[in-house]
Parts: sequence; structure tokens; C-alpha cells
Amino acid sequence: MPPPRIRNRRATINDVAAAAGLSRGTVSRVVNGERYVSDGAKTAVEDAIARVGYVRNSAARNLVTRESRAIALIIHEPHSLLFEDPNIGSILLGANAVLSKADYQLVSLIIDSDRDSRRVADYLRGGLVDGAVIVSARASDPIASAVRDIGVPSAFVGHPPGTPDLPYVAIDNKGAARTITERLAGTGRQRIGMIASAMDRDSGYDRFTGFRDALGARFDASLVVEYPLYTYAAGIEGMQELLRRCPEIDGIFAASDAVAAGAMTVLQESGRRVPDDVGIVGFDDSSWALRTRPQLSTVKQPADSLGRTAAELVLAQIRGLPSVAQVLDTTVVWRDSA
Amino acid sequence: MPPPRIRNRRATINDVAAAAGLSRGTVSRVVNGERYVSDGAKTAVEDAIARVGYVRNSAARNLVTRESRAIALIIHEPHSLLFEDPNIGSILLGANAVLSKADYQLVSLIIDSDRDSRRVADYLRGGLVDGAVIVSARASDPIASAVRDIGVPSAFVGHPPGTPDLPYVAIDNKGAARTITERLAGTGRQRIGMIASAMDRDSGYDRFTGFRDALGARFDASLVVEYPLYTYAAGIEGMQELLRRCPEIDGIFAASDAVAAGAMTVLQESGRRVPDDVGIVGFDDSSWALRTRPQLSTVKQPADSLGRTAAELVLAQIRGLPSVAQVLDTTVVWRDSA
DNA sequence: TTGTATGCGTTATCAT
DNA sequence: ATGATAACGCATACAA
Repeated sequence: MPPPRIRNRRATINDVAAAAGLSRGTVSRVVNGERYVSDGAKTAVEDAIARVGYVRNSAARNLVTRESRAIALIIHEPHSLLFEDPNIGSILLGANAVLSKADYQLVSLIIDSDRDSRRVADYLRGGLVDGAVIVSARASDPIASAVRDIGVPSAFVGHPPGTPDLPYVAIDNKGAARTITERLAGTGRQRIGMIASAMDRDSGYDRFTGFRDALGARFDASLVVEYPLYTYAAGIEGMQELLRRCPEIDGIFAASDAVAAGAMTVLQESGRRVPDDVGIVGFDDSSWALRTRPQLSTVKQPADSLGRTAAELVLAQIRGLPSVAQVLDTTVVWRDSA
Repeated sequence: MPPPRIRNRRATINDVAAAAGLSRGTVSRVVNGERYVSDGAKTAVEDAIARVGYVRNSAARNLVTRESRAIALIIHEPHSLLFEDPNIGSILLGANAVLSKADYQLVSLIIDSDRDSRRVADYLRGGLVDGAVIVSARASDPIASAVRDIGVPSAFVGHPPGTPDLPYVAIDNKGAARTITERLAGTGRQRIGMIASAMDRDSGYDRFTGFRDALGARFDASLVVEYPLYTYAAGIEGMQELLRRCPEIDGIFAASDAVAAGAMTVLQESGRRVPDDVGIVGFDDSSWALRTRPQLSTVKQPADSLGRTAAELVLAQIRGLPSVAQVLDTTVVWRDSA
């Protein structure tokens, strides 16, 4: 019969000290790998730890050190985007990679309701994280201003208008859109339209204005349709509408690869050949681009780097270094759809 | 000129008590909404809080209450799946929904290296979360046994063989695969093959055995190809290989919708008609299924419910209630691809 | 190199 | 209903 021991009581530093015949201070020092511990003490503590099964209590440690060594990544997306947007996974992995190397734990918080929004704000305020990267906040997003008020080191991925003036990392959506639109126009297309999406976000709005600028006088507002999300379904509907409005349309800029894929399906079902009859270009260079036939010409967005850079911006602030907004380069990947 | 105040020092409960002319105890009581506080004290405290800008320190609170009111969701996936697998987003949202209602914060931790694996284990051990749901752990995944050893309330989504005997929620992959294979066979197909994936995971292995069982004596091992991931690319390659081995093949069970989509592309490019020449079925009922032409017949997997149920299993354990493994129902969605 | 003592900001117990 | 006081488990400045 085992001795009547109190369950549910984790070993503390005191237990280790007692078992090792040393003081709490020494135990703490070896646990934190500090200098000034004799080899004897070190090994004594180490196996005392093993014997009593000690693991240090993070809450107590955070309380005294006033840091958590954790960074939040806040995702505020409509449902469907969480499944469709290929960038978000890359951003997450990129951020995780640099934080992991710096020995910070990335914790992802998702906001899917107002209740979530408040709880996440409390989480940040409570000191459970030392910083935050906010991905895809829309203008007037309450979490954006909450982050600013709380004053926790932070960085935005993307730069929605109306967002507090905090560090961010973004791509030049407008310039990239202009470039690829010009390239499309350069293939001799006469009637170029756009399936725009997410106009309430910087990415969507900027891609549209880039498109408009590139076309200049040739821009025709009736050849632009607009949908809330960057989805395949938006591509389907958008292309149908565009075909209805102008059957002779011969060039399409889709706001994302998923949208382009949907549009291409409609185009081909209508008997049109791509790129012979209609040229089409997308945006993202996601796995969608390789899935269409012909493969998509598109803009390569460095999603992984967006995540990495955002993480670096936060780390810089934590270390008291200056941290300034960054705009990352994009490149055009020209394949066979235009 | 503002008074020389020390920056970076958050107000504590003491500051509030002083400002309100009350004791810490009373302040704590109103902060936590407890009974036995006079209305006068309540309002006095409330505006003292507003005046000094008090927010409670979670670390200190967690230390004394011995709970964090947070639940971890651990994602251990190869890179590509994080982008391709539509289920994971639904699982996450489902879990978040039930935890949010119970006023728990869901924190997602991703494991992308051994270093991550260790850090996440430390995070769990440190008491920063009260429970954990583990999604898609593979057999021999170190995090699985770590969770068991740590003894934190937990639940697995899926049930890989070799996994510690802990609560889980899964679907009957084998039964579902058997059912849809029988259905496919029922359309009169003579040579039925399978593009299998992720055989090192319960889902992949069970879908294969279900397929084999359904065919019984008609099972032909040479008509099965196997790939590590549930991807579109696996579908492309797998179908090419199958066509090479047996050009007369007329039925395909793809291990997921993404795989099926890739296979269908190859089939159609080879001049075969679906479903006239070849019938094909998938698994998941993800957005892929609606994207192919014709649309895919497939198995609907209740990803959202998987997340919800896993969260409920964890909450039950926290509350000291019994928590038993669950197997959720799937349904066949019959469209036009077979 | 090691030990001691103090404090981190809360909650909880026990008086009052 | 409110106030004192003692933990919670750890890090750290200082003494030894």
C-alpha cells in the first residue's frame, strides 16, 4: 500500500532544495542555467529534480520576471478565408520560425465573435504575452485599437487604412497590381476587366486601384465586379456577370488565384480558350496557380516573409530597438494563362 | 509639465484600494464580481479602477487560483497540410466556439520542429493552460506521450494507433470508406483502384482497409498506389501511375477530395469521361468537391463537430466529469462523379 | 559559490 | 460587508 501522499500537488523548488540538501537559491540558479554553481551542486540538483519530478511553474516565474516569453498571433478572418486563404498558413509558419529560434512561444488566438474579441483583448492585457502580431485586421477592427491602447509591442501584417499608427509589414499591392495589369495589357488585350474582392481591406482595395491606374484612360468601370471574399465562388459568379455584361471581354485580372481559378472554369465552360481567346492573371502564387489548366500567370506574394518580418518587428520592440514599417517585394510569375 | 511619474508600472490592486479608500480584499471582490459588496463600495472601486487604469495581472491570479482558463490546441502537421487540409480550419473554429462559450481562451500552438515540440511540452507543463486538444498526432508523436505524462486534461482529434490511451473523438474512417466503396462498386465498375494517402495516420490507414474490405475477393493490390500527403499533387501522380498500370481502370476511390480533384484532372486530360468511362469518389466533402466538374461524390466529415466534441471532452475532465471516446457519424454525399 | 530574505500581484481565510 | 494577513512558487539582491 502506497504511503498516503497528497495527490495533485506538483513539486516546488522547495521540494527540490530539500531533496538535494541545498537552498532554493541554488536550485533556481541551476534551473536557469546561471553561472556560479559548482559541478557538485549542479548534479545534485539535477537528480533531485528528476527524483521529485519538478517542473517550474510559469505563472510564478512570469509574475516575478514580468515577462512571458510568448507572442500572440491574432487572426481575425471570416470563416471561409480561414480555409481558403493559403497565405495565412505561410504567415503563421514564418512567424513561428523566427520566434522559435528566439525561444519565444507563438500562441495563435482566433477571433470569431465579439465575445472572442473582448476575451483576446483581456488576454493581451493580462500580461500573458510579451507582444502580438495582428494579421488581416480590417479597418475599424476593435482589436487593432485595443492593441494600441494596451501598449504591447506589436506589428500588423498588412496595413488597413484607419489602423492605428503601429509598425506593419505589407506588400505593395497597388504596385504589383499595376505591374501585372500592364503585362496583361501588353499581350494585346482590348477589353480588360477585373474581378475585385475584399475591397474593405487594404489588399483588395489597393489591387483595384493598381488595376485602374495601369489602364488609365482605357479603364472601364463597367468591366469591374466586386465580391466580399477572395474565393473560388467569387470567381465563378464574377466571371458569369462579366460575360453577361461584355461577351467580347478578352482580359481578366482576378484579385486572387482562387478567384482566377473560378473565373477560368466559367470561361472554359463557355467555350472560350485560355489564353487564346481570353487572357487571365491572378494574385498570390498559391497552390491554386498550379492547379488550373493552363497554369496561372500571377504575382508571387512572400507570405512566409511577411510572417517572419512581423515577428522580427515585435522582437525588435521588445528589445528596445527601433522598428519601422516594411514593404516587401513581389514578383510576377508568368505562366500560360495570359 | 506632467508630474514625474514612473512609467511602465501598471497599476495594481493596491493602487486601486488606495484610490478608493478601501482594502485590497474589497477591491478583489468587486473585480471578481463576488457577493457581499455594498453598492457604495462597488461604485467607488469601479471608478478608482477607471482612474488609475487598473488591469489585473493574470500571472499573479493564475498562481494563486492554480488555473489559467485557457486550453491549448496543438497542431502538428507537415507544412503543406496546413494549407491544403480544409478540415483543420473547421476543427479550430468548432473548438473555439464551445470554449468561447465556456469562457475559456483557445490558444493554438503549432509544432514545426523538434525544438517546437519541446517548447510546447514545456508550455503545457508550466501550467499556462488547463487542458489540451491534440489534432492529427501521428503514431509515435512525442507530444502525444508528453501530454499523457504531464497529466493535463486532454483529447485527441483522431486516434492514431500507438497513441496513449486518452479520450479522443474520431470518425469511423474504415466504415465510411467501406460504404462509399460499396456504393461505387454498385454502379457496375469492374476494375476499382485506390489512391491512398497518409498511411501512417489512422485516417489514411483506415480508409485503405475499409476500401479493401469492401472489395473482398475483388480487391487487387496492384490497383492501389500510396502517397504521403492528401494533396492535389498526389492525385495527379497517383492517377497517372494507375493509368499506366491499368488503362482499363473504371473506378477510383481517392483518399481525400483534393486527391480526387487531381485524379480527375488527369482522367479528363487523358480523354476519359467522368463518370461515363470512370467513376470517382473522394473523402471529406470539402470545398474541393464542389470545384470539380462534374462535382464529386464523397463522404461528409463533420470537422466542425470534431473540434466541438474534443473541446467538450477536455472541459468535462476539467470539471471532474467522466469523458469517453466518441466516434462521430459520417454521411455519403452522392453527386455526379460516380 | 551558496544561503537568506524580500517582493512580484492576487486570492482566500479568518477575524471583525 | 469589510479589513488584515497569509499563502501561491519563483527570482534576485545581498550577505556570508
